Amino acid sequence: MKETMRPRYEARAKILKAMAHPSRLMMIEELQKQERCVNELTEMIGADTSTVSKHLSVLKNAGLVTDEKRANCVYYSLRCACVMDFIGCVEDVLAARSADHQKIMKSCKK
Amino acid sequence: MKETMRPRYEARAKILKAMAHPSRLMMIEELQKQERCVNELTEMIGADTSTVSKHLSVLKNAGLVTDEKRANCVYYSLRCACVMDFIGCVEDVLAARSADHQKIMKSCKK
DNA sequence: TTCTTATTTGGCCATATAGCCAAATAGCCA
DNA sequence: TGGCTATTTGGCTATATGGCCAAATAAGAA
Repeated sequence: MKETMRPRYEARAKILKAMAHPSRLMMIEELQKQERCVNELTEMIGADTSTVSKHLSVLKNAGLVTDEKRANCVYYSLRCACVMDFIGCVEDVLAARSADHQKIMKSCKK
Repeated sequence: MKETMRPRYEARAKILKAMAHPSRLMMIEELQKQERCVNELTEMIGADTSTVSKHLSVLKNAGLVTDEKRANCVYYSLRCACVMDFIGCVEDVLAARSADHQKIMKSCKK
């Protein structure tokens, strides 16, 4: 691999990796609608608070969310709305894939 | 988490996870330009053939690439071009992040 | 058939991840 | 201050991942 490009691919991979978890995807989608504190997200996800907290720190570490302490809660919010474009892209891939499947299924029936 | 949505988030996560590796991102980008056999990709990546083969099977498993045996080589190609939209999205995030950084740097100088 | 090249698979090891529980920390409020 | 709530951190275990080497497989070429 061209070594000059390596850091760039690593940076991209880091972002993708941070998103590559069902719970984190769910949180991202929720945070796109509105900011939320750890507690609220924990209820939503249905896992241990510490687990959710760690997921959030993964997202924060990747620069996808920011946090702000207010009152006695820590509110997380999406750092840039463009993250949501991903979801659309993923859905396109899923749609393309299932279209392929259907094509295959149809050709089997013949 | 709403249990009806869980499979959907899992499907999305699977796609993202498959892409979340520097070598695999590089291969995707290359395959978008043209199909390539394992050998060619191996040279490009600079890892063991078996490693590259396993990366390819990850991508195949996620439905991102297809393979076709011709002559004595296995040619891989991108299954749907929309995968490349991702890269654009990731770059947007990276750009937004670095814009934030610069803002912070500027505000520090004042 | 035997050699050769291309690819995949299995084995092994080191490292990373996800999850839970328990403990530490931070800040509000009485 | 002391108690309460929210959150993070540390410790632990189970599992997954990435990498290499070596061996198995597949298919063309001699």
